[in-house]
Amino acid sequence: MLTNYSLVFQESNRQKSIVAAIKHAESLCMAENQNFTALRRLVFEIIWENSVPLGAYELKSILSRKTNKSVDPPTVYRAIEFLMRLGLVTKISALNAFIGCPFPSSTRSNFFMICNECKRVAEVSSSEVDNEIKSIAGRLSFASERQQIEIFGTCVSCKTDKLI
Amino acid sequence: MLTNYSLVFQESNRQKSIVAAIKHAESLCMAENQNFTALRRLVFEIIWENSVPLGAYELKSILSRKTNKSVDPPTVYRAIEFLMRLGLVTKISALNAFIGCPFPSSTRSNFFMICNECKRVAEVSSSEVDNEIKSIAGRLSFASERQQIEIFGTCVSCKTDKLI
DNA sequence: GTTATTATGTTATACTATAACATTTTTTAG
DNA sequence: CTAAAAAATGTTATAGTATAACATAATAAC
Repeated sequence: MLTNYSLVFQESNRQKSIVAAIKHAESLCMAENQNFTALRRLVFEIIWENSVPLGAYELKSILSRKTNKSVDPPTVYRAIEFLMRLGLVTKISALNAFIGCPFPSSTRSNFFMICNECKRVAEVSSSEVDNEIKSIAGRLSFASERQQIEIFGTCVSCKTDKLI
Repeated sequence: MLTNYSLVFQESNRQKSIVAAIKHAESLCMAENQNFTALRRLVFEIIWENSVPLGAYELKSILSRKTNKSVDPPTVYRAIEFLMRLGLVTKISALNAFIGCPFPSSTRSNFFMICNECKRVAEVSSSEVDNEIKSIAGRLSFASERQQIEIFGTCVSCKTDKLI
């Protein structure tokens, strides 16, 4: 069963979810006794405003523009690290880029479908994939802790564009 | 069904497969009309001799030591690129490191279980995971081309070690 | 209010990867 | 066989990604 998926390919879905995402981040930080500072909030917003994964240095320059002052790399990386630790943001390793987690509270491990053309990402959560991986890990007596699944290809709207 | 897996966690399995891997690489290059040069062969061997994924610069220094001359980064990256193009070597994105593909001729997409302790990697091939991902892609009308699945955790021997 | 903790600023540097052009080696065609 | 073309490697420089180490500022705890 495709339990849950976020159609980040479609701009309207994303816009709607930003407000909810911020609210969620706020309450999560509250609950975990973590400080959702102005800087962290801003980085979070920038990541969520973008429908494509952002590299740390892209983030840096957006941040710099928004705050009208120069920003150094550690500033960005620390904020990213904080957000990742809370499960609010994920790194797409193959792209060295970061994206918001649409299902931050999910216990299932999500994965990403990344369009090579438009670079947008759909995050998907599948209990089948999850269970199968768990089962394989079990057979190998491997204690899995974290998983990263990245599928690259072409999304439906880019496929259509090519036909025109 | 766990169709196929390579217990890279166990050194003996790996040693045995090196000879076969080189033979396979040779015949693949022959078939594809590609030049399996001394440099490429050496890089291939270095990657296969190691049971853990190697970074490009580790590879560079091993290569340098083995050939008794200095090696520049592009030399290493070109060899890696060649081997990846033929499907003989894969990059573990999350580690910026490279490892030999145990099932280079498989049409199934493989994935990796990476031990955080000893850094060794098991490559696994599962038709279930593969089919489930294909099915999800189908439902999203996403044309998947390439996938990278990386599971991080603790392998059985490292788990045992911890108990002692 | 002082101390301790957490967060941010700042400088420097390490690590990863590729561009661009030169040279050498190998292959191909005549 | 050899000249031309193609493929591979050498070389220099630089771009892109990430973190260490220490200083300062803001916030929380006592």
